[in-house]
Amino acid sequence: MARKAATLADVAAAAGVSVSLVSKVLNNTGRASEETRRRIHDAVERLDFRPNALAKSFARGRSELVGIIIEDASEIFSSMVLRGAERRLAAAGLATLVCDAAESDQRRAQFVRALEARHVDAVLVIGSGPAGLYPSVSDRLSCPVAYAFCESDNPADVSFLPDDHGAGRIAAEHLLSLGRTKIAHIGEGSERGAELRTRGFVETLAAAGHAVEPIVGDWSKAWGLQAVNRLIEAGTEVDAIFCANDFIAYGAYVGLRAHGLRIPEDVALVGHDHFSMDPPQRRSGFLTTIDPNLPALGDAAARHLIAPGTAADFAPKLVVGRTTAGGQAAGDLATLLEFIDQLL
Amino acid sequence: MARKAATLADVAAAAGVSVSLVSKVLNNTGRASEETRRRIHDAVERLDFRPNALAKSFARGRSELVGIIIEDASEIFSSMVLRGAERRLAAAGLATLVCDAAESDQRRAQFVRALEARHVDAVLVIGSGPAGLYPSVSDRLSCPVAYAFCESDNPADVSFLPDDHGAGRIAAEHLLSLGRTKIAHIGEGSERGAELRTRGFVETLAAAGHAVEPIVGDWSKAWGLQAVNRLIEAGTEVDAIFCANDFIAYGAYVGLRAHGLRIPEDVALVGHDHFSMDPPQRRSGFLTTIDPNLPALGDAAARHLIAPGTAADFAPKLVVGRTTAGGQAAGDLATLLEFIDQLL
DNA sequence: TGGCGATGGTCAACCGGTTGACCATCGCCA
DNA sequence: TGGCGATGGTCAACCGGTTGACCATCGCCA
Repeated sequence: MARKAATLADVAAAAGVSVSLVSKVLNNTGRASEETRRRIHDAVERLDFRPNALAKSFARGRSELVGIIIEDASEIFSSMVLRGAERRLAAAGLATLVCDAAESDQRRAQFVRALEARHVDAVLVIGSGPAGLYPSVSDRLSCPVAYAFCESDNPADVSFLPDDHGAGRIAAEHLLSLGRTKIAHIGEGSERGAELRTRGFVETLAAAGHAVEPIVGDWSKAWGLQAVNRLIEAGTEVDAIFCANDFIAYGAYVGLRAHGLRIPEDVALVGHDHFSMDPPQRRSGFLTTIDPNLPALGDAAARHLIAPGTAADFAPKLVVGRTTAGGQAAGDLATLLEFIDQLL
Repeated sequence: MARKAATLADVAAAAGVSVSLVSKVLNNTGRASEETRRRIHDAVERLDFRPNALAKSFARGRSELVGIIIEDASEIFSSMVLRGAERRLAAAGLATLVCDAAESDQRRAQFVRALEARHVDAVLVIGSGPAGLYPSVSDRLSCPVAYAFCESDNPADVSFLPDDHGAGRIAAEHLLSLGRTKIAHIGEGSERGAELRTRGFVETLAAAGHAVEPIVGDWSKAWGLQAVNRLIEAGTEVDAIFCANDFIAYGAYVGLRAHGLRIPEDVALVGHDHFSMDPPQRRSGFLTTIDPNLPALGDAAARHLIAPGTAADFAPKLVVGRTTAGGQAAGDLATLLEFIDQLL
């Protein structure tokens, strides 16, 4: 059954030609008559020949392998970037050697050596977001390297970061398009991504003549709730809130409801991340949010490695849900059920 | 700077010996005098020789590569299994070729062909849990294959599934050890894993003389809340509850608190999964839960591929939190803050 | 003094492709 | 009739290691 796999030599013998001709025909280099091509393809078919990728890589001096160093593959954002990159690379016939560095310097260094030894064609580093700079590994590798979802500490490297500033702008534009004027922002105070979202939001509103006084805390629902309480207790009038992430937005939702405010009638609410732990069937359309488009980011980074200079779009996308879509009141039964589950 | 990498031939020339001797010395096969070994190692050092893994694999006919087919790498449970497997394989010097099949038959088939072409030494399939059988890919591969976090539909294959029955047993034993006697179970009604947890729980309690009438719903917090309401409205007396997962347990917590019950004084609460979306620093010790030990499962599957027959333990682990640990009342400030954030 | 095992090494084939140099044949045109 | 380009193919080196067969030398023992 599992006989030894056919080699180029077997095919050549069966087709009555030289090994080199078979190689050339199968790779579409060199010349051959139609008749000969047919015989070769027949033999390939008959012997179920599949080229030995190991030998092929070796002969070519190219592994057709791309290394991916990811700092935390179980982290949802990184894994989205990874997924986008993998898909693009697979489409280009490149397999990926993935290493979860788990934020261990030792594992990372070890893996870099392994990648260099295997002569990978390129390396993609997927970091843990825009907080801090990623220690460049480019000079320890002799192939092209790109950084996605992080910024290399070597300015000569090419880094792909989500457009957090643009995300803030998009949120602002959406709320403005709804005619809201008393707009608040609940931000996060420690991460660069949050800071950029805040700036994009504030600057866009400022350009439209609206002043916003951001308040910042952490990423938690508790902070969202607390922030809303603080706003209301301070007597701030609000008809729209943009939160730095969805968790904060959920907390804000609770706070607003607790004060008897209707959403979106009284206050429109926008989050960021477009991510929920709940199963997909429950995800649909509750919260208006900004999707950072991370698979597209991974795709863009992969494309840069495959074909540098290719234009790639990975702008954040607005996802409109019932917390801003006026038509669907957030009081219907479906929304209520989702509400309960999101909030618990 | 980036001169051509040194080859075995360069080292041999520098050390004044034959290429084959260098190969043998570096691989610790064959004999050589101490003096010669030293000269060779000196040359390796001086030339910064690192063997070309591509050529090495080719010469040996072994790729030192393991393929991993994962159905959804962004899914938290699968990714835990992946992480455990990767770590073990890396420790054995094997790199991993990971493909996120994304539940597409086409992608999976394509990847299987790629793995076969690259002559991987082994393949690990990581499924999406015990629901349903995984369509075996073993007969399309000429290397050992193992299935983790899923069961192959071919009984001849080796599959590694979490011990859900054991998880239920451990939960029961824990509650019994606390002296609880009026024990309830809030289960899930559609997945095999949940069914096994329920059976393990019920059977263990039955053996101890306690009857339990499980009630089943879905995986949501809303169901946990609803289930508690149903129990209390039915007048069922309860001093302990085991929930099929942590989400249900959080919902149950809310329900119990809403009825004025203290946890763990009045009711001890146990979940399952040991997972929280919240940042790690917030995870600690709130909810008592069963950890399915998925990295160990991945580790065990990887070990089976590397060295079949090795004993491996991946039993679920009890993680005691403040919802059953009597000493620490669940009313202190830290718990309260966590409570708010977990529940929102 | 001859034989033998241990020591320390070399030689050459092999893994399975790829690629550039080269060659024979043929038809066509000058 | 000679020269030339196009056509269709072969030959041999190469990629960079691994591995078994073989060989020379040396010390020791009978």
